[in-house]
Amino acid sequence: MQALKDEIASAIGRLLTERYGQAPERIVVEYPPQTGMGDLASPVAFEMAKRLRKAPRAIAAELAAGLPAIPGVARVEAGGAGYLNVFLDRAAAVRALAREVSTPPAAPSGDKVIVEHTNINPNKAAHIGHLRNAVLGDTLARCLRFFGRRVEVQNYIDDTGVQVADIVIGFRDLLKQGAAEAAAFTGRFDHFCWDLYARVTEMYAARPETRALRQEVLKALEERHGPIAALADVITHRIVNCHLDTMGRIGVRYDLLPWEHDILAFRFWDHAFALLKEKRAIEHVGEGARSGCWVMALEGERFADLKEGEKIIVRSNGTVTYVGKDIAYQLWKFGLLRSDFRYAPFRDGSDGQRVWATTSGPGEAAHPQFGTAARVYNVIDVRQGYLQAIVAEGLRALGHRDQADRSVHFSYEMVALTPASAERLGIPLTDEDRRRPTIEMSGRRGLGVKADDLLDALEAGALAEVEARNADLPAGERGALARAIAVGALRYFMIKYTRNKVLAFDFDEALSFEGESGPYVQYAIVRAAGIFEKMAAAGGPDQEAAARAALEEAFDLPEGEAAEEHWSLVTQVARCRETVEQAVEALELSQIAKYAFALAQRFNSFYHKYPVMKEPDPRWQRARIVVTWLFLAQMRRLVDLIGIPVPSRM
RNA sequence: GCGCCCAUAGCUCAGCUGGAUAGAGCGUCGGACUACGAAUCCGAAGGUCGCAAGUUCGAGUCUUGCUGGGCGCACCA
Repeated sequence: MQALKDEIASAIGRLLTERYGQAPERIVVEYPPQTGMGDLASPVAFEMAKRLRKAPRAIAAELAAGLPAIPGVARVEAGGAGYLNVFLDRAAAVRALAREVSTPPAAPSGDKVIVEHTNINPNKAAHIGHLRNAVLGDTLARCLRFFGRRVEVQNYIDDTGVQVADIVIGFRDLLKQGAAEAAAFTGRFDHFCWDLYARVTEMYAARPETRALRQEVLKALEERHGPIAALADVITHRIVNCHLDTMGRIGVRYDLLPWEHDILAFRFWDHAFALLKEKRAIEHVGEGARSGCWVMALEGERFADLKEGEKIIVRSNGTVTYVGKDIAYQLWKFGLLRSDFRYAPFRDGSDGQRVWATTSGPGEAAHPQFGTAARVYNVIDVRQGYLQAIVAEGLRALGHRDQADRSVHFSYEMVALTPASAERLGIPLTDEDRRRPTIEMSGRRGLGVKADDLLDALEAGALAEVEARNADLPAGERGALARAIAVGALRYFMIKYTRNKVLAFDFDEALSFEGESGPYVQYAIVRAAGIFEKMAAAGGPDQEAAARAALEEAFDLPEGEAAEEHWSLVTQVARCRETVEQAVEALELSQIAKYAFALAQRFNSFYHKYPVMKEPDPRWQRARIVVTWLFLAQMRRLVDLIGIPVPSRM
């Protein structure tokens, strides 16, 4: 559809130039609000009216009469106060759409794109905020792959930070346990750590002197030796496996897990530090409060919130800040570090896909090539916007302006709890809290909704619905349906909101399977598929037959409301690719969700009004089979981009 | 103090590069199932798009100011 829009726009442009010697720089071609106004429309005559001192309606009429034939366009008319309305050749459009939908996505080629997402501290269970991150990142990766890009998904594991230090202290000082005990633990390890982490926070509050334990543990984590490091190793590996399990439940996959301790082990920072010094991007502070630090000077409005006008990259004790490590990591992602990790398989997923990890061990020689991307998306919440800007500025200071521009912070707002949801979790609220729009979650205090718990609740809810409708199915199959529906509900919920809006988590809304939800979209697909199942069982056409019919469809229906309703479903189906392109361009994946829902809505309405199997007139029946198949085939591709599975029945 | 984000129906939210009568879902009220499966469909009520100027043939959308709310501005990550 986009190609046709461009063609129409340039045809209008040529005609305007030819006739009046001028044309607007950009000619808008859009979708009219009503079906009677054509399939595409341009308000270009309004803009030309003032330039030419001529009535817009007259200009539109001249354009309509003067436009040459455009393949795919049946006719062009002037409409309204001066719109140019374009009517498509319906038979040609249906056949073109059938070809598009039958064509498998392009094989990956060209420059690599890295999508970094999830990045959960490996010290506790994932919560619903992490789900928003992972679903956004995973959906972006799926969309990029759909467009034939080479995509590498990375999940950065920060195993040398304060949060890991705290959980290590929990095991060692509160539980008096070491690596062996942590390894022997049975049960949901990440959920256990969720509570233990909160107990550590309580300990710090009750006995502030215990905070000093952190320094010793952090040092051991960086140096990676001794019982502390062994304990940390067990904890972080177990937690990362838990996170992969949780994300695996909703179909999220990774190619590579870069471990922060490997960034240290391979001295990425030393290389980056040398480069930064060489380019004079950072300077040593000789005196004052920051004496002994290395700082990066930052100017301009975007850093106006920086108090000192400079950011500390290396502390006076010689250790590197997070920003410094991230600059090194970003350089590696773009292949600018002239040094690489070693790699080893981390584990193989149930889908047969292998997850790799960096390693300081011997590694495996035969590994895929990692890093060296032309473009990088960092899926990180909006609160880190300023740190991300500093990292990009670091790349610029080193002369890598292009890479800085292609290092995209895919930012999104927080997931918080509505006061009602918080109270349901047993979080004590003050009257002031209750008046607030949202209550922030706190992993540190153990306040929040764990990802697994939400998924469990969704599966239980879905199972109850499945059992009410499909008592005949074996239990295993019912469970599989419930899981698919739960994933659909969750993934839809996580991308339906605009990314820069705080997601106020409400249990009833998240657990809803009706209205604007993933299951609604799934249900429409199941219904469409059901038609072909029933028809084929009765000796009628199956999906393959429908596909063949669509490729040669004449789409010649008697004029009237019914024909318009069939046609408008076709045009809606045709906007898929264009919608996904725009969504990726704007990093506004909610547009894909909204489109999928609107399309499902239109189909459900169509389904109710126009029976396929019972239709006696073969011309109408044929058209309905084709339209239903176009919807089904397109919708399958679309929900796959969002990671929503298609249940066999509902 | 400085910077970023948000404000649209009772509630939760859409509204694409400015374009024809501002749309969904939930909730409320009223209808449609011995079925291509009602997790659905049809209908009704419900909005001075936070306020005020400005740009424009045209503003929910762009500019400026204001009001209210959220977040950020560490030798934490």
